[in-house]
Amino acid sequence: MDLSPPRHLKARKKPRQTRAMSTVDAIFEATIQVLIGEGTHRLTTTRVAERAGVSVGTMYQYFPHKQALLYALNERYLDRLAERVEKACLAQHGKSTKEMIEALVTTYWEAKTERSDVTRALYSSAVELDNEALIEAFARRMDAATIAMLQSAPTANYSDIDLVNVTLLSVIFGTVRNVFERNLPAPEQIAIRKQLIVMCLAYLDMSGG
Amino acid sequence: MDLSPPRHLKARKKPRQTRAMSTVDAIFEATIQVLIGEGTHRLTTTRVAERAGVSVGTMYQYFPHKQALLYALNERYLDRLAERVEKACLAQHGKSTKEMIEALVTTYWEAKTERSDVTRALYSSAVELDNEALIEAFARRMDAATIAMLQSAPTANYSDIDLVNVTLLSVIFGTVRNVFERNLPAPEQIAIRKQLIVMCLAYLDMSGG
Amino acid sequence: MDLSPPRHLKARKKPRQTRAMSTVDAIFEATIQVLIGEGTHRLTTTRVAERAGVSVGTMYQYFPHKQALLYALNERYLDRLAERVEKACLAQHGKSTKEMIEALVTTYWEAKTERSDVTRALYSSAVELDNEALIEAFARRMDAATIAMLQSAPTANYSDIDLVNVTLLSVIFGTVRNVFERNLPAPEQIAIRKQLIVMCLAYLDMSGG
Amino acid sequence: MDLSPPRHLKARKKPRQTRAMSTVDAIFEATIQVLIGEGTHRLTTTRVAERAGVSVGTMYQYFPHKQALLYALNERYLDRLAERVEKACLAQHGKSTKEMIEALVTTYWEAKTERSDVTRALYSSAVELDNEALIEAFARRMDAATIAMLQSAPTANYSDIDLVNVTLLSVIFGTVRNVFERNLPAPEQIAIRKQLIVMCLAYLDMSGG
DNA sequence: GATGAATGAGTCTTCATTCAT
DNA sequence: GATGAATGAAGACTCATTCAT
Repeated sequence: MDLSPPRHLKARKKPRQTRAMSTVDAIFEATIQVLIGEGTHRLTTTRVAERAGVSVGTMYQYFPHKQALLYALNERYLDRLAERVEKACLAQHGKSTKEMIEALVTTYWEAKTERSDVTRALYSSAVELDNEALIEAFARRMDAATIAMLQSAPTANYSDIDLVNVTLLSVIFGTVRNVFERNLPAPEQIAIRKQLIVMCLAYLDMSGG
Repeated sequence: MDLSPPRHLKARKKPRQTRAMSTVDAIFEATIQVLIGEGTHRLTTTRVAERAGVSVGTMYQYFPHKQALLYALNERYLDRLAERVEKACLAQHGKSTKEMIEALVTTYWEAKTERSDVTRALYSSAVELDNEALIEAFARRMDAATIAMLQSAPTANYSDIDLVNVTLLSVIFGTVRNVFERNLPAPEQIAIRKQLIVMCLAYLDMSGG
Repeated sequence: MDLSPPRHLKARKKPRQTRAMSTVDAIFEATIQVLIGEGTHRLTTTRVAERAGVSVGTMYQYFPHKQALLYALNERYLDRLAERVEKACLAQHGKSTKEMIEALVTTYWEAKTERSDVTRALYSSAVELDNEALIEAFARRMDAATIAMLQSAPTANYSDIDLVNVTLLSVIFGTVRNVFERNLPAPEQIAIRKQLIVMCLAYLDMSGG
Repeated sequence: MDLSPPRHLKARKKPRQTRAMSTVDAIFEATIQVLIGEGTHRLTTTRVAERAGVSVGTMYQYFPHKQALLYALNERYLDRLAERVEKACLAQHGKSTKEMIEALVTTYWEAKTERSDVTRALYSSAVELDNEALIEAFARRMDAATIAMLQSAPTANYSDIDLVNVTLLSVIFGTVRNVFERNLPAPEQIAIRKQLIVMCLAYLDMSGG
């Protein structure tokens, strides 16, 4: 499987100088703002540029086309998300499985929920984007981080850690998205989150965790 | 909460005659085909009409605008899906919780997977569509069907069936979507499905199921 | 000058039976209503038919196309207007010029003003309509009626009645339209109307009236 | 009364550079040409752009929509007309009422008549355009210009100059339009124009002029 | 005769992308 | 390097008119 990003989606240049960095950041930020404020179907290059305070021409210096911008935006987002979860996982090394699951679910859930408008904006920006490679790369980082964490538990004794882990992550990530999309009231969301932890623990308990 | 569809998304006329029925069906089918074959961003009213073998004008006689078409398409899809799951649930009334979960997970999973291109097409068509009402209605039907089923198990003794049930459905539906989106190889998908059943059963076992 | 209506604008059939008459009337009425309620740019054959309570097909039985409908509508309107003015003129035969002018101005003014929405609708419907023949025919009827009236005054002694008359009518008709279009407040309109009468009388006084 | 133009009818940008100026002028000219050559119902944005030698996109950079273009066109036209009449009025300050009226009627008449196709085109373009504000602004400029002129006559002694003036203008402007629309032969038009002057003078004579 | 579904050319408008300044 | 005016293909939607039932 080829995990490098599709060639045509690569950004034109990796900005090194501070000025370029902040320009790119401004563009990213503007993209999100437009997405939130106007929706995908009104996300135009002109509008983004305007909001970012640069000219379209400049924008095209950094991103050869709209798709590349969205791709990079998602890349950045997943990168930060992965980093955040990795840190949380690392912090749980050696602790009990219970603590691990609580930390994992909570971290991911909060990351997705605390700025729900942003999350929603990014979901919608990803449609029709050939971002399989990104998803896959993200999944691998997550797999590595959570497997390492789970194995480090004192009582860990998994017979098929890969399967258990991929199940666990699919369940957690999937549930969060589902709850998110149903737009349930906050208290109910919290209740479900607790139940999700319970369920995962019950599962790990019988799987060698 | 108002569950009726947003006024502006209503279809223009409910076709009564056979001819009209088949025309509408042809339009739905064409929409899906275009979605699959060309993607959301190439889903144009002209293309759909052409593929359906009717004129744009005719299409606009049945659907006041593109959004209404997509809305109706999603409505039809969720309707069929709900019906299918409801039937499966009914068939398990009185059986063991294990059989119930196996049937529920399998039915939903297969419904989503057997025509994965169609499922994908519909997911993408729903973006930027004000379909909260549809999702909500679907959720209610599912809730009712699965709660009734779970309660009918000989050993059923749930203290908070609503919470248990909403958790269960969020987990199942969410996981299916997540696995679906990661596009994992078939054998791995099957393995995860089995694990999912195991996990749900473990959860219900400790929740009164 | 050819005063018969442009061939292509002729109505398809002259309805003789009562049923047909009322249908045509309903269509005329509907046209005006749509014009008033939605404006020229939303005046569609379908909408008119719907409002008239007939099918488009039926409408096309009476009017071979939209233009013919609008032509006929204007014809009817001008006909009635002409008739009304003619009657008023006839009623003044033999009276003083002052009474004549008062009657003429008042009659025309009121005919145009009492249903200003209808008047406005008809003005707008006439744009881009080849209705020169109608205008001309109307003008001739008016000319005949007012000349006959003016000549019948006891003191009448015009050296060029044709010129005086065409001037008079142009001034009266034009002024009404101008005031109408400026949409001046009612009291001001009334004041101007009085002044107009004064002005016309001053003119006739020095022209042999 | 709010006389600023309806917000949605404002032009998108006020062109500053020479290039932009000429582009806008070309668009205006093209609009008139299309109007004259094809009529209102064939006045399409594409046709105008084509005739102006620019792309539709460019046109939309200057005018946010078709209505705005027509609005601006009428604005420009009325502006020039007002300016022309104002100049003529100023030139008559201090002269006799007779000279004033002759100048006023002649100037207005000629402005409307010398390019009758353009005048006609603009009349038809204004239908269904929310141009009340324009009309009103034009009326005010005219009022100011003619009142000032009339008052400056040596013999001026009006008891109600406002009423006299509004009557005068309504009569003159209305008559011109009426004669214009009846499309009378040139000699007759000239004769009526003379009569109009006579009539206005007779009126002013008895009103304090 | 009446109906109204079907047609499809024709409208307005948007927006990714380029390139002269 | 930056800018933003210009491009024009493409999209959503309308509506006069026809004709099978």
